[in-house]
Amino acid sequence: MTSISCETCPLRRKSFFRPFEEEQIDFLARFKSGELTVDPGTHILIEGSTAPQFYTVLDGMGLRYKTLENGRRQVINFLFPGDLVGLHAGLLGEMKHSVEATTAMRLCVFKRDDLWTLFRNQPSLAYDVTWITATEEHFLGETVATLGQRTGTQRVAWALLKVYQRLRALDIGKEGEVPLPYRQQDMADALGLSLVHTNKTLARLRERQLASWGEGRLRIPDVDTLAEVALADAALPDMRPLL
Amino acid sequence: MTSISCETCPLRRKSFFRPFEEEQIDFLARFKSGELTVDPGTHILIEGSTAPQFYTVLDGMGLRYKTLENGRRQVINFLFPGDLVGLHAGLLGEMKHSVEATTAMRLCVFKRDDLWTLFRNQPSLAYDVTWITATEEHFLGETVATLGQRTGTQRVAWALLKVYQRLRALDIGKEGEVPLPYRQQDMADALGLSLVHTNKTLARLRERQLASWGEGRLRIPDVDTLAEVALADAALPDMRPLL
DNA sequence: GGGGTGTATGTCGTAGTTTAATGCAGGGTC
DNA sequence: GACCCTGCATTAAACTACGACATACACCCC
Repeated sequence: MTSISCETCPLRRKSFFRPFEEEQIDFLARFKSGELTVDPGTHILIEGSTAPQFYTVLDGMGLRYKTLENGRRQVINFLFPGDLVGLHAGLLGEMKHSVEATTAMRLCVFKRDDLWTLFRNQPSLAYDVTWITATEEHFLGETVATLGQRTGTQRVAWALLKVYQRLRALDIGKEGEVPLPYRQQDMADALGLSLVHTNKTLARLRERQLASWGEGRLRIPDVDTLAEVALADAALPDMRPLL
Repeated sequence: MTSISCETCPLRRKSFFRPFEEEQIDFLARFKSGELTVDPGTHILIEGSTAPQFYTVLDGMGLRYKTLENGRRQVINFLFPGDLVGLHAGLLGEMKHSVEATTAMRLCVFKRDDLWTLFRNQPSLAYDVTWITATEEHFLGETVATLGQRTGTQRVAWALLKVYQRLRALDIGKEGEVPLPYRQQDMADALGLSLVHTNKTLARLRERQLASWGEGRLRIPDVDTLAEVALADAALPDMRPLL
């Protein structure tokens, strides 16, 4: 298993989309109450539940998803070391989505009740938490815009790019290559595309040497070119049989 | 102009999706610094700007949107009395989306710097703000799921339903009918559909007597039936010419 | 009058879904 | 070893929901 660690950083150290100030890094570490290790495939939280604790991801990757009434699944976002998990249960009364680990995952556990205590004693904590949720809200806004306004090819390129940048900002992987331990079905559910179409789109991106994702590794030879595709690629015609 | 007021409630009084505790209602009213009235069509905030204040909507309606690099527009959500506007500018450094009034609008103005002061002196404020952003994040999650996994008909039905419920919870309009001062283009941009397709879908919903939206008024004869459509309507065939 | 804006409907092409079949690896059991 | 699972990537063929385009109509304002 490739090393996907963020040992020195109970929350994320820094991130392209969610840049933390140095002073904010360890704000939650002060009241860590334990650790949890889970196997790949474990469902850490289920929508509707009211867990008495929340977590930060220390190590490993996962995803947040929702199941709709019609049985379909929407992946809200991917989870990386440093992400905050399960705050909704405390804030809204119950979880509004589920969380699943796609690799072995190590989590830092916090008691839900501690949050309110610390909000009172340590106002800067509240500042930070507000900041985090506002940042996540911003990311969700970008996702809404992508699902609403971009074509399939753009969506796939956009997702790969965002994930790559996010991981690189966390110093995970190396220049041009990062681990990406998800199934194509996960990506499809995240982008609102069918598995088949996602697969074909990935194949086309691979052909064009823009991005190649397989065996849990994502390679992006030229980030800038992929960015162009993500933002404004004219939808290419599907590959047709030669005869 | 229909009365769309929330006079006694600087923040929202209550909301189906964002239910406030009584004690949390006036938390921002304590440091209100002025009022602002704008005409319909006014752009209150522009993405990229760094406004020195933020607002709550006292009266009127509007929308939050993003403009993409390809020129397309995504409406993030609709704004109603009680909504919080412009917090991002303070939290993330700059606005990540624009805000436009679609009716005459009265806003309550707050100084951005006051927020941090009050976070320090009044921790319960921080609790409330965190709660608000978490709630908005939850709503965005639902939007992502809708854009990603539902058909055009379901999306339109879903949006009309949500807007209706939200407005009724604010005691705006009356049983079965609420004001909805938006253009079809706004709805289309919110749902990631073309104007034409949105229009035709609305026509079909009207035909089926599920919802009729025109002249700035939305009428829903039977909420439950519309909800069924929103969640699981088998996509109906488009109307075909008889011959 | 003409121009701008918003709603309404029709035709047609295509970007997408659905369904299905195939291949291919790992893992258990005899 | 041969066997049969189960999970995931891949490719093909058929169908369709949706967008693009064109057009018409109503209204308002200069």
